[in-house]
Amino acid sequence: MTADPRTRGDGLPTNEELLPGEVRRPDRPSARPRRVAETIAAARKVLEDEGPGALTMRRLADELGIRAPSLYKHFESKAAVELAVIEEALFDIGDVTHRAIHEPGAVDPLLDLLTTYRRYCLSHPNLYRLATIGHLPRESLPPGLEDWAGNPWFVVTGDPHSAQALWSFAHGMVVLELDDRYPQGSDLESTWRAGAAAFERLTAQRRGDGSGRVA
Amino acid sequence: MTADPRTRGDGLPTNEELLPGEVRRPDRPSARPRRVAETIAAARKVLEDEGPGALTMRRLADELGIRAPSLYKHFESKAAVELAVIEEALFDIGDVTHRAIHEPGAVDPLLDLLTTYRRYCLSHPNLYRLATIGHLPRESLPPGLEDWAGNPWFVVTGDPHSAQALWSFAHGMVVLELDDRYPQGSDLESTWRAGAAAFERLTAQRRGDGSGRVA
DNA sequence: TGACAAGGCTAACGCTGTAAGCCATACTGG
DNA sequence: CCAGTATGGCTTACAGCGTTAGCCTTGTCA
Repeated sequence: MTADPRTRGDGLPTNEELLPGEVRRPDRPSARPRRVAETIAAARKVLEDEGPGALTMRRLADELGIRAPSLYKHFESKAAVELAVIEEALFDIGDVTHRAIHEPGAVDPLLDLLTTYRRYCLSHPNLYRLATIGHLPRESLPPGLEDWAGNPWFVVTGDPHSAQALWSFAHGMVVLELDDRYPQGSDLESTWRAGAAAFERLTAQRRGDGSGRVA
Repeated sequence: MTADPRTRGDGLPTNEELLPGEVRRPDRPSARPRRVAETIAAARKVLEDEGPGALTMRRLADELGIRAPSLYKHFESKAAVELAVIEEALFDIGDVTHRAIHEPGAVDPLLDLLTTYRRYCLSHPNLYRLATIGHLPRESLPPGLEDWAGNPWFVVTGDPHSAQALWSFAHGMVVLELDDRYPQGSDLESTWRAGAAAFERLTAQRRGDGSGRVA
């Protein structure tokens, strides 16, 4: 890692390339003790591959070749392990969505963001649920992480309330789709488009231009 | 309960009063064995008052003055108890939302629906989460219950995709608010209004009238 | 009266997260 | 070089979870 913001080496925008309203990414946690890193990686793998029911301390210990109580030499609790995984998930989601709003030559950033979000969440269902459902001890997260991860929604809408509303729509869609809550045979692509259209018109109107009236 | 649809006695619309696109409510499950009914009532009470962590088979049995294994004389599993509670919750949510779209002299049915939904869900957080988060064995629910419960969203939007999108927005808002996922100090009333405005314009536009352009 | 179903009970199993305490290794200051 | 201490394993154990097996009492009905 160098200090020159133009050479982050991670494909993320440099300072000069930030979009209006875009915020810079906080640093990923620096090198952790080996066992801690191994545990987090194992937890993520077990969770993604086999679901939350498989994520137990004994199973985790098995993956590392040790016994469950030994994990408590490195983590205070199972919740602490999960929190570390959540942190990774939030960084990943933030990376994916920030990249989405930087698509070169994009004609519809809002729809691109929704599409990208949906694709990522559906392909990481267990990780997504862990990271976004239930109480989150935000004071234990790296400062600025949540704000940064949510920032793309602000960038594409231009105001905080539309941003929260759009994100809520996307989150609702994703969790309901993951849980198979829509009636059988639902045309969810059309539903996503309907939501996108609603918010396109909202932000277009807010900007005062006429694009809110095109089909 | 009589056969005359005009005297349901539950404050719900009669056949003649159904709004365009509105669907009639399926019947609530008829009289259950005493212990079954008691168990469901106790489960709901414990869940609502003390959260999902308190909802255990032993605790439930305590409430009824029996031992946990005896519950299995009446229910196949804990999941079956929960399913019965979910069913009640879906009926309740359906009742509340159907009533909302029947408000006499309503000028903004869509906003009324959102407001009512939000109020109900926030005042029954644990019940709502149980009923709407995670996998649901829909084949075990009374036929038509899910459709009927979701019907108001269709009534206020006029098409199925807008309905699903609007409901997804509302669900996303509610679960994120319940889990305290919005940044501290967020003005969520404004966020709800932003979402409502987005979908108002969408449905107004779909109807082809000009109301999509007013502030 | 005998059969049977309903609905309690106890004991127990395997699972969970986690606390307590022991011990070997490795590093470090005197 | 040795003593002290931190690190990170280990075993044992506990309480609580959903659940099963099997027993026993009560009520109903042929």
